[in-house]
Amino acid sequence: MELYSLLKKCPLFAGLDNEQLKQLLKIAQHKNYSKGELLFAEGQSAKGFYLTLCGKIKIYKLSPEGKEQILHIVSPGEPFAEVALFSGISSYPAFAETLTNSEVFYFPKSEFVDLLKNNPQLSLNMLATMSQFLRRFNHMIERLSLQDVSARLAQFLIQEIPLGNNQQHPLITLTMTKTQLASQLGTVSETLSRTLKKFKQEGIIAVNGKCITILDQEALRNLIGFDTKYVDFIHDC
Amino acid sequence: MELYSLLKKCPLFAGLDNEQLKQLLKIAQHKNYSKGELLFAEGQSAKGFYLTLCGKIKIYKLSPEGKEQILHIVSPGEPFAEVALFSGISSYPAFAETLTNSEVFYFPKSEFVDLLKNNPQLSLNMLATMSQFLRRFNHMIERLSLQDVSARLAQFLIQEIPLGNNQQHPLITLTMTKTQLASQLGTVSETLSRTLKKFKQEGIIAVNGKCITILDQEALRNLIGFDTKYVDFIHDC
DNA sequence: CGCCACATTGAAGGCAGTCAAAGGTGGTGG
DNA sequence: CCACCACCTTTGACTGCCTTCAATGTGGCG
Repeated sequence: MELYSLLKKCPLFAGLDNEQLKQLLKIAQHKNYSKGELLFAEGQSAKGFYLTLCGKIKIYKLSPEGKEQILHIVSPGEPFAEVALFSGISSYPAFAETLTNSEVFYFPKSEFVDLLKNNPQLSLNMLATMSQFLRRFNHMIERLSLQDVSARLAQFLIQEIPLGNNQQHPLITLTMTKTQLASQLGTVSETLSRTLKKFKQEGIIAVNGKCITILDQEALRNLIGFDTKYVDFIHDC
Repeated sequence: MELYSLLKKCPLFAGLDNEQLKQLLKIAQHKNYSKGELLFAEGQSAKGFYLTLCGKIKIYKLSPEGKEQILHIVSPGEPFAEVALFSGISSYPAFAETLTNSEVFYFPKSEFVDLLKNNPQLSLNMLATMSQFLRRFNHMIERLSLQDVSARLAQFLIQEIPLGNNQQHPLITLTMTKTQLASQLGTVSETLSRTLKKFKQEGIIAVNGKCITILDQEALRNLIGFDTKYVDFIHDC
């Protein structure tokens, strides 16, 4: 059954034996969503968490005026809403909406916590996963509070350079629309468009639709400014 | 020995029996710091995490230009830098500096992880603690990206109303300088000063040094705007 | 008393958001 | 294959919030 191999590939369940995976499958609910569906809303009572099997799911917040801040775009193999599990009677802290047709596993809270109690390895994995999130949020706070849009975009671009790519002019292909990228960077599409244009004029990048070629990595790193950033990048990818 | 009772009171170690606490004490290193000392810097290699015993410790980030964003001010009983434990070879994601003379426990990474492996309850506590952090960060991102300074200040004030206080005009006493509060809110002291003044003129609050009286809760909540916020507040306090 | 850190106030300037409109792109159905 | 439509992207003009800089006010403490 191919669901086993799906679970095994997911970092959250790495190192678990088949018996444990079987137990997980027993409590997992397989769900299908079509593009544009809302999985849950912010504030809604949370009784479990999700694991993405296929598709892309947008996790975001809304301001009172309707502005959208994307926290994360979830890809297959990644869990989301884990935070719901461990803080008493809890509610979802953001919205979740499918960007494409998607399949997910839904793990009800109480059953999953029972598994955790008898399964130290699973707990450790869970902790590792949540650490990743904390680091991601940490970066996001850094970006939003300490850097202007140019720096945020520069950081994003550096982050997106494919690993092991030692070419002089790495190529990045966006997996989302520029409007969505703008929202992730805490800005709006107009400003992103202007910033990209500025980078182009300064010879830092070349843009062709969703393809961006980095012409001057040095300049990008200077825009970011943080020395300590480099260290973190290694662990976040 | 009074260290036992200290550990027991800490949410992170709630529900552990004396034997387990004894093991924790065995690996804990007791450290003293005087006011203004740097415990660790961002990017520095992380080999363990901390638990505050007494004093106040500021966790913050620095922008290239030297602007400070306070992530959190840690109080006794609270752990910090736990994120360092679970992401492979890791580095501290922020700076930590004492605001007062402080005592802490330092738990070396490898020894602590060994304890976790044989101790499901401790793992669950750890997960709960990290969930709290995720929620806190979540709010911070919301504040920084979606709200203006007035809304951020309003949210802070509402949050700081002492629990169980049903008085019509609750009194808040700041535990930090206004400059530090400004930094937590992602702004500067001048702007905070102006915003406080505006609130005063609108009859929303009264300010006397570090004492702030809330005169119009309704107005503050309207400034925040988020309906869903209310739900979260309950769980975060 | 005088120092120092913090707080307040004013003036000026910039970054980025909003509004509006035009240009581009992809997908659907005729 | 083309036409149409919806959505995304780009550009310009304008506005405003917030930061910066500079100066003055205030309080605690040796």
